[in-house]
Amino acid sequence: MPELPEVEHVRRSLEPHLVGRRVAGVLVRRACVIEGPRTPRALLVGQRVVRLARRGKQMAWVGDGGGVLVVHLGMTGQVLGELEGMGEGAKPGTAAEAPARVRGSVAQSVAKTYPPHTHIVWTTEGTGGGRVLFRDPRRFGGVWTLKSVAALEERWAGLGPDGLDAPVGELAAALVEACRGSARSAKAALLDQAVIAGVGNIYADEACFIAGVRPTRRGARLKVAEAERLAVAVRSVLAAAVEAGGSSLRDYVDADGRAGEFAQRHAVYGRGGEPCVRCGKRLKQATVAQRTTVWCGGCQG
DNA sequence: AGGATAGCCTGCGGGC
DNA sequence: TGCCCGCAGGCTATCC
Repeated sequence: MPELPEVEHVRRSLEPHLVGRRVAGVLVRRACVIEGPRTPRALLVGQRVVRLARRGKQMAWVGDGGGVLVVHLGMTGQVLGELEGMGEGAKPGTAAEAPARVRGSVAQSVAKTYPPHTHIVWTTEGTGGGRVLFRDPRRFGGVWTLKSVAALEERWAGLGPDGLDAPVGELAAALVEACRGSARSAKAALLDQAVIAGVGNIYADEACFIAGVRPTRRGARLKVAEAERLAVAVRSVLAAAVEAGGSSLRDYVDADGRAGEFAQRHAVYGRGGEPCVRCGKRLKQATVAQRTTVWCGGCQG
C-alpha cells in the first residue's frame, strides 16, 4: 500500500521525465475518481508540467498555466509513467500486484490498451507518444483539480509537517502539541495526517518499535523525550524506506520487478506472534486506533 | 468538541 | 477444485 515512501519513489522516478513536458491530451475513463472540474484544461491539457511536489502521501503536478493536479494513491493507486527516456526498468510503480501486465514499451503505449482499473490516461507531447496512467482498483485514491498553487497551499495547510522533509524538531513539536491533553493513543496521533503528514499503518508501528514506545500509550502521558524519539524514528524509518525504493505488502514488486528490499526489514509490521527481532519475545497484536497493530511487550514500554 | 465508528471498494488467501 | 467470506486500510462523513 502506498505510504509516503512509495509516493516519493514514484515522484522521483516520474519527475525527470514529466517536468518540462506539455500535456497533449487526457482520457477520463472513470470520472468519479476526479474531484473538482473535470475539463481537459483542469486536467492540465495544454500546460507544461513545471513541478512535481509532494506533501505526506499526496503528490501534486503543477502546470505552467496555473493548474494543479493533486494525486492521492489511497490504498491501491498507481501512477504509471510510460514516457520518452524512461527505460523499461525505470517506470514508477507502487504495485501491490505483479506488474507484468502493466509493463510495456513506449511503442506499445500507442495501443489503446490499459491495465484493469485505469481511470485516467494523460498523453504528452513529443515524438515518443508517451503517456501517464492513473489506476486504482479499490478507488480509495483519487485526483483533485485545483485552480492555483495558492489553492494547493491552502489544501496542504491542513496537513502536518512532512514526515520526511520537515526538521525532526518540528515533528516532535507537532506530536507534543497534538498529544497535549489528548485522550488518544500515540499511534492514533502518528496516523493523523494533520499532525505529521505521511505516516500510515506500517510506519506508525515501525516508528513505535524503533522509539521503544508502546502504540497504545495515551498521548497525554508521552514524555517529551519519547515524542522526540518518535519523531526521530518516523524520520529514519521513512528515509530508509525511500532509500530502499519503498516498501509495501509481502508481495510488493517495484517497476523493475524487484521485490521491495525494505519489506524484508519490517521489525514488527505483519509479524504478530513472531519473535521480536531484538529480544525474541512473542510480538503482540491487537487493534489500536482501528488498525491492526503489532508491538513487542518487552521492548516497548 | 473531539474521538470513535461506518462505509467506500476490490483482490486475495484461508477454510470448508 | 471451487466458492465464499473476511481482511487489508486511507480517508470522509456521521455518530456519540
